[in-house]
Amino acid sequence: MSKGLPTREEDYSAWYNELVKKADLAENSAVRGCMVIKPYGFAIWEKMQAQLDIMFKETGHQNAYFPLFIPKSYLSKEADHVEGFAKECAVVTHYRLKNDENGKGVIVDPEAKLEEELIVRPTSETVIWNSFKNWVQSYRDLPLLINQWANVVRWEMRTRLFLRTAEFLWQEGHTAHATRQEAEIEAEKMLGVYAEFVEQYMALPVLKGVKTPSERFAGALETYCIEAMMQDGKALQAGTSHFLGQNFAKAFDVKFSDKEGKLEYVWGTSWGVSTRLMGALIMAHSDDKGLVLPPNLAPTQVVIVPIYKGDEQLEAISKVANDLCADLKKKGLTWKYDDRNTHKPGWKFAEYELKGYPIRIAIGPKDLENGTVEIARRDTLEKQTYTLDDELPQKIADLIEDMQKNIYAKAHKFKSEMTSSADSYDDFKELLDTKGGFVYAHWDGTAETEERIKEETKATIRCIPLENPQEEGSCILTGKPSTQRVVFARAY
RNA sequence: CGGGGUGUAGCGCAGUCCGGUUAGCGUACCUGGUUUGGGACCAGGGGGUCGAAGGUUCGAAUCCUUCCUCCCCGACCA
Repeated sequence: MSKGLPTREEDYSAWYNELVKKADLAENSAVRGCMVIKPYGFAIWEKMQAQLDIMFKETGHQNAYFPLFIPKSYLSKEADHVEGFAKECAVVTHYRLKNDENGKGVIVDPEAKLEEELIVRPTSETVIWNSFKNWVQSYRDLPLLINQWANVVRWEMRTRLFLRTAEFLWQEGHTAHATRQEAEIEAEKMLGVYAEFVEQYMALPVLKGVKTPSERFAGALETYCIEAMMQDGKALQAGTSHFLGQNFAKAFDVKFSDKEGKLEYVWGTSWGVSTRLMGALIMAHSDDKGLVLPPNLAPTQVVIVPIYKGDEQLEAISKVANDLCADLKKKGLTWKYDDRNTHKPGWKFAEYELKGYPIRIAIGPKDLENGTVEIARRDTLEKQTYTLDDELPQKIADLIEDMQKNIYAKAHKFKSEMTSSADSYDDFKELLDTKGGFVYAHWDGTAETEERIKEETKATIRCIPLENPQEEGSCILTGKPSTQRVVFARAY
């Protein structure tokens, strides 16, 4: 493993890029903007998926799968929707290649032009609502609660591993309801599921809110979001949930007979989180030595490294280690025993730090003599000697639990520290330039002001927070009256 | 998509300006031996379409043209 992870202080951006690669999470592919998610990175994503999937099913949703391709005409059925996505769509125009006449490679066969071009889905509302039309007849078919795990493509101009890639993996929930209220409850409920997941599993506190009209999902009446704070003081949108009103129902003619036999349009929601969460996880907790993973999402929670001279010692240590591993397994912990002969343990220590294994246990001859082990925890990098006895597995399980809490607490403290409020435009700009973070400030509610602040400061309104009391004030830019503070930040 | 930079072994680099043995170094990897409490040592070994395609030339990593990747800035980003 080569050295030389840049520090966050030196170059936060380079630190992130290098960390993603050096920790074996992902790498660039030959295709612009597309990433290869490597096994270690994918293992983390799979843990996220597994937990989210449980939570979706607990809230009554079922998984299904819809096609990658969307007929071009579908996209334009909802006017705002097509406008929002048109500029970043990959389009399939042909269905066949043929040999080049010069005998060098293949070319697109001009005779194999598609009658109707296909869009590679940037999101699946249209193709899904086209099915919903046939799935919904009466109020008895509602609510329709569907989720799909899929990949989508958005032709982004500037990409970064996990944070913004041309193709990414995600889940998209799509639901249809009999009443407006029920759909609104669903959208908020799923935002709550996201917040719970991100906080409890990713150990990352979030800010819940609604987007301003200009930041709203194309085709939605309301967009709810969770925003997280990264270590460089920039915000990252971690998940969104949309109340779609009857927009897609009308665009795709999805009606149901209510109890009185009256024909009504259904009400919709959609919600999603993506592999961008990986980016959030990495940026929020990691340090200059590498990844710091919350134990709940670490592919392997405990690594045991023997330190030994000769086969006899190794054998004795392995016996102790195997017993310990069996006990760890009983506690529901995942472990790895790394007895590779590597001449010096130092680089192994560094490697596991780089990859964010929560707990590292070293067992050497001294430990055998004393009946101890040395335990290092990744979050604080503290090392401590523990007695090797029946209590140890429980102590390790406790440590794991403590680490999950500690990583959250640290992130929570940071988020608090990075949250300020400003009452004048000068203070506002000063705060953004000196510390960044979330800045609560009054806004007059107009898109013009929002845009001007964005142009002048590069800060956007991340959300209108859900948990924020009404407060009389005046807009930091225009001085016009405002009834509530909104949250500004520079963002990814 | 515009401006700037970049690409040589898994990784990090030299060589390119000024064309000329068989493309080199560090590290990683493989074999044998000695070896392990924060990045071992000795000896031997394998690994390259020099980002890609054209062109100039007796001869191209090196010169010319086009294209591509990645990085930075900008525009864009439900």
